[in-house]
Amino acid sequence: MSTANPPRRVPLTPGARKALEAAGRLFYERGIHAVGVDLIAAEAGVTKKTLYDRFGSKDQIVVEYLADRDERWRAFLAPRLDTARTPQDRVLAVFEASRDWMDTNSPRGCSMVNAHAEIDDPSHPAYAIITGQKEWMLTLLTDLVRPVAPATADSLGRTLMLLHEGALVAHGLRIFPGALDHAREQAASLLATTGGPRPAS
Amino acid sequence: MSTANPPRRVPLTPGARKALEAAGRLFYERGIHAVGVDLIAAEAGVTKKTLYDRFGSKDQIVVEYLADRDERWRAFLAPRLDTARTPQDRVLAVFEASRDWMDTNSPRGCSMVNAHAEIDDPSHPAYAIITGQKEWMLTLLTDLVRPVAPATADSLGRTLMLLHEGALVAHGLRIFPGALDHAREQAASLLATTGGPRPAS
DNA sequence: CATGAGGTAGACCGATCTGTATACCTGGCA
DNA sequence: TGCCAGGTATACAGATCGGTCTACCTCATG
Repeated sequence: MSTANPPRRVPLTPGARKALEAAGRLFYERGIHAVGVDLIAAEAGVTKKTLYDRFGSKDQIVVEYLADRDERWRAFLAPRLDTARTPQDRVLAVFEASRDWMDTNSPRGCSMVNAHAEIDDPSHPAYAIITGQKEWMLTLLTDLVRPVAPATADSLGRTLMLLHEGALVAHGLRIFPGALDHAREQAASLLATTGGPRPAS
Repeated sequence: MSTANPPRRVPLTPGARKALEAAGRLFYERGIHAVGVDLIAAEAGVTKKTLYDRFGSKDQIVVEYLADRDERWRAFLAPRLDTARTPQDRVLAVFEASRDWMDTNSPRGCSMVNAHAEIDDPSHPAYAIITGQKEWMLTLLTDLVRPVAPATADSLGRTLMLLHEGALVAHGLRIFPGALDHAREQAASLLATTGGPRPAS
């Protein structure tokens, strides 16, 4: 598992950085296929030639877009995991980080899930990024609960994954407000009743 | 809530039916923006004129596509709910129906979630169908658990909704196998520990 | 027999799509 | 001084986009 060589990355010159910022915003808000390279260039204040000199193709811009979001999400999450002191707190920190991330970056749900809806071909270079992030999240949650529930870590990790993914979708589609907070509470409840004794206070 | 007048529907002549079948398959497999009307016509064995005589626009084809999937899903679910004898069994029947539905119709996840990724405009006529189905599902799950947990039905319904949506995403992205079954087990566990006594046998 | 609904066949429209080309400018560096 | 990376500006190519049009066919029904 988790083989798939990482997609090629591209050096980010100033022009490329501007283009990637604009492309990321447009792709997320309107969808990948709905956004043309001319629009990206215009919004970035960059010429189309610069786009193709830096990225080579629109597909490569999509790859950089998703890889960039993935990297920024992991960087957003990491310090919160470092700060949390107990395994339970680390799990809850994931849900809290997602809530804050969604509030500031992602009103329309998970960019990976949304991109997956538009990319059917598993050989597309962006596919590995999408599945890679989900695989990473499942592994993370499973590893986080292993200390408190070694016997049921796999099952509990998967349940937390479902709650988390469901909350992202519920947030994006505005199914009900406070989806991430609700998922966090359910996660806390699961952690309290599973495995070891509940925290002292 | 749940106001939004239902989008206009179109009479399904034989040609329209063939077109809708092809459009549904293509939209689901490749995404809405990635499929052109010429391709739909060719795959359906129908001329483009027939497409526009029946539907008037591509947007209207999208509306019929989503409305049709919604109707078929509800028709798929209804007899299973009628057969189940206890409230708990009815909730579990939803997860089992989703599992069977996904196995035969939806390897790429929920068509509503996927469509939402491509439609940003809430004034799009398809938007009401997407949000309407999610709202209906949340209401359904909440109403199903009300008899067993009247005091916490809203919260429990939302938790079941998160598990269900998460399982649909996990299935579509192949995060781990058996996602719907895992969600079903967690739902069963929630129903057993919440509210009234567990079933006699 | 006339009519109209539903259909085929295929040309056509303007707009937009991804991608390429030519010509020129700027600043850092060997 | 010369060079080259990175950029602007703009025109262009070929394909495809959603959508319209004319001409003709078939068949059921009044």
